[in-house]
Amino acid sequence: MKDTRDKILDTAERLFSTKGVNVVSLRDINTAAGVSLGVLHYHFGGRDGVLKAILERRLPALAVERQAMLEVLRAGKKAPTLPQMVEVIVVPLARLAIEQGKGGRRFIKLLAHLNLEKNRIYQTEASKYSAPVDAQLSAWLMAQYPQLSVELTELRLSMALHAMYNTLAEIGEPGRAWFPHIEAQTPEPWQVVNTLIEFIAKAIR
Amino acid sequence: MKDTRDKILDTAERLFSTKGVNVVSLRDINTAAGVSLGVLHYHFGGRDGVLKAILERRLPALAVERQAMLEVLRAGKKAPTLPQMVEVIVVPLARLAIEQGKGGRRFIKLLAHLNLEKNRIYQTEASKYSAPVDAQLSAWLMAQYPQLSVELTELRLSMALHAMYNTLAEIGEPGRAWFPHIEAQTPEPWQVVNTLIEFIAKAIR
DNA sequence: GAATAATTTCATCAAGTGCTCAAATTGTGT
DNA sequence: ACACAATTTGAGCACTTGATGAAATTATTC
Repeated sequence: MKDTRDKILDTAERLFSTKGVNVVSLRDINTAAGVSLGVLHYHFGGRDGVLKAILERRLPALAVERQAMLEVLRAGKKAPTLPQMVEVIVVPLARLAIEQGKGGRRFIKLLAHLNLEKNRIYQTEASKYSAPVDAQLSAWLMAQYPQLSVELTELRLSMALHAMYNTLAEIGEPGRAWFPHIEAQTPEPWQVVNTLIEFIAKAIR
Repeated sequence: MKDTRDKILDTAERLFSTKGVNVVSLRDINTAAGVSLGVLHYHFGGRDGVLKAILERRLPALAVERQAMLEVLRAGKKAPTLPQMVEVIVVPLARLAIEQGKGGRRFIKLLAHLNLEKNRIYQTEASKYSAPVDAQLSAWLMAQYPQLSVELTELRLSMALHAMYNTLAEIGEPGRAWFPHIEAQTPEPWQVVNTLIEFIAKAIR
């Protein structure tokens, strides 16, 4: 049977992702996880501790995977293309969204929330785990497209990131019906990811 | 002096936009607005009423402006271009962000929150005010680009919208430093908007 | 200016909140 | 089997929450 800690983290991740971190009461988490009031405090000390644990459960593996993809690109004979660089950002997250089931998607939606509200705990955790890869990617980007101004490139990257979080979070779920007169099917997950990569690459260039 | 109702709405808009709607207590709003406890309930009945009033204060004008832009495009001799259609979505919001000062930007950030958490009240309000324009735009888009599949187009639109909200909300504010080694200036507001329009147009086509 | 309506104040309520802690339970090593 | 540590429980605390309503204040109308 699953560890109590993980049971709490799973439940918290699920509840946090729907409405945001600070809307969920610790009692909600406890009762939904089927444990009693004190355990959460015993293990994590409080809401901040839970959030930190959630992040530290997934961010490291994400960073490792991105770094590995980057190494592969470096080792290749040809210079990497822009879509390939974008893949370094998108694919590991997409794998989370597609292969880890709903839990992965919830985590990504949680990331979207944390980004939007500029959550302090997330910012420190993110800079700890994703800063190295980010630095290499941006350095490459600047070298490759020297004609682009720094401000505009940063701007486009930030647009792209927001689009990515929100898209991956809703992968496989019925979206807003833009064309109500036509019955749209939910697209294949990896097709979504490819569209997203193209989207971002086009936007940057 | 400003109306009490507006004072409450301004304050609520500001507080809601930073951390999300349900994190802010009604007491926070009342004390920050400098009025006493009961007024909020007297005028709006509760949190939901405040949110609804906030939306109904800004959404109608937005819809009118979009509809007007659409009429101009219709009246033109040439068929509208894709960037022009995108402008119909982006420019009215951008005007809000740039010309209405911080209040406008806060409103947009609030929209981003409401979209992310699939807020019920927002969804009904949005469908009331923006559904007509949306329908015309999507019809035009489908007619213009019949080779695109419905699913992918919907997908790209939703990506674009998320990017738009998050970008416009942070207009004029120092963003995340992607290239820490270079001192980036905050770009000119309307340049941001133009980049955004290009970004979306490129992404759709 | 008197009468009426609209608005504002604030004490008060029940319910929910994060958090603590002693006691009960379970696990672990000897 | 025992001792000891780790974990779990649930009652309880101080505090905040949304909401109510009667009284006080201010606007409006005749």
